[in-house]
Amino acid sequence: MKGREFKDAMYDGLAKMLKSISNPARLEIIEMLSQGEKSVEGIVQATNLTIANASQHLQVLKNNNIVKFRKEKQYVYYSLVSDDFLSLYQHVIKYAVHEIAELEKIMNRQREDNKSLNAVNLDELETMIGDENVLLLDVRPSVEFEFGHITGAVSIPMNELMTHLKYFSKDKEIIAYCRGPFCVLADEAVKVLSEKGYKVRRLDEGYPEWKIKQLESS
Amino acid sequence: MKGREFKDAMYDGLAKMLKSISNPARLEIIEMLSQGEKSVEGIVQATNLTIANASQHLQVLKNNNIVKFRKEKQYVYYSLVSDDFLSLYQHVIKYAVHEIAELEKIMNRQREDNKSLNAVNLDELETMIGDENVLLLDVRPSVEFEFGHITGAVSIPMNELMTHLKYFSKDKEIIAYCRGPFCVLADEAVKVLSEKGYKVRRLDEGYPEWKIKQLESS
DNA sequence: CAATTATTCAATATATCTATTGAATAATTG
DNA sequence: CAATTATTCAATAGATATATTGAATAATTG
Repeated sequence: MKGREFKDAMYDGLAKMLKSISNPARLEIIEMLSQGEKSVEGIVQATNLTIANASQHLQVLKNNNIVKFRKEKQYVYYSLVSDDFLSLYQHVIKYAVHEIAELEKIMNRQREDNKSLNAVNLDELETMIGDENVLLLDVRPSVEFEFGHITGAVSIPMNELMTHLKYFSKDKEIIAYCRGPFCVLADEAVKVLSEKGYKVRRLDEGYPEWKIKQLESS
Repeated sequence: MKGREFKDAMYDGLAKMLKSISNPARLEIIEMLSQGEKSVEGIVQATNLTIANASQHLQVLKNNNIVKFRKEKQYVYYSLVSDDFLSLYQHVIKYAVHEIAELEKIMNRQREDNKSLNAVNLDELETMIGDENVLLLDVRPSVEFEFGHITGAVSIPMNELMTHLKYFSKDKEIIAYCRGPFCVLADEAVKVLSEKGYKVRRLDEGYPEWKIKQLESS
């Protein structure tokens, strides 16, 4: 194989892989799957996609080795193929959120709307873990919590939050988190809890970022 | 901004950025620019692109904040916009080369063709630096060497290699490197030098990867 | 200032991507 | 086994991306 052939083959393959993740719908699917496996229906419920369209996007991801699947009964469950991919995906997100002015602006506007600027980052969180005066709150659906969560976190899904206020003390500082920077559940939690007079901030990132950080530092 | 609007805006922006790098020609341009700035003509010479086409691809990269440019005389010099992007790009490469079976195969076939398997990686290199019996050889064009190179390396561009054999001793171990995993210059150097009876291996990665590693560990 | 050189711009045909629709398949339930 | 449910497949129209061509700018040189 001559130099040019080799280069063409490599760049074509690379471009093909990148193309498979360069689509808003597929990025949202990837974000969902970074929480654990989901059925096609599960994905459809959380997005604006039709079933056929979601399935089609999943085929693209499957053919590019981004996701894998298993069948159980009549359901097909999809999940990300590896932690290495997850780590790459999060590098992309981090770059985008910090280096692309347009996205940074959208992100900050969202946070301002939700009065949730002043977020805690993962390094700060580490110094707070174990502190009796800090309550780490996971507001994702409980399946996602069961699939994996930050050590020491308490699970109260967003839709149950208002009926579980009794668990909280106004003296403790509450740190809410969900799926990552794009996830709006934690923002909502900050909004409603701070309106009720609780001391609450959100975590900058989410469970997947925490998990990757654990893997990298081990 | 409602949750869905926010998500759509973020994923659209993210997809737009990723699309701008999901093209073989643009990836090759990025790879070139990771060596330092280049004029449009410089890029054309090293690729199969026409001038108009290269310029068009550069506009796409410029509009997505991947590259920046400066004008000098009648020339326009392009370069990557930040080390953060370079680091992301290299994460993509590393993922692709190690996790995408198809690309791994192409890569290994290329290396076998050039009898340069047994490559040295950056960690191994570190233990060898300063060793008098090791010669670190940079075979990139000299402009690129001047723009930046691995500490302790000696510059002999590939096209001058045969006329400079007198500098080498057959007792020393030679480690050749160039631009990175996709760069074929080091493979060629290994091929010709080993045919002449020198002890020579190539570095797994290239100058940009070394530079990023330096930045990250500081 | 005419000629040359480097780069960009504009128009276009072809190829590729995407969402939608409706049908096909395959497993489960009554 | 008929009905239901979850998923995939196939066809298609409209949108977007790409390489090519030739012309337009803009700076430099003689």
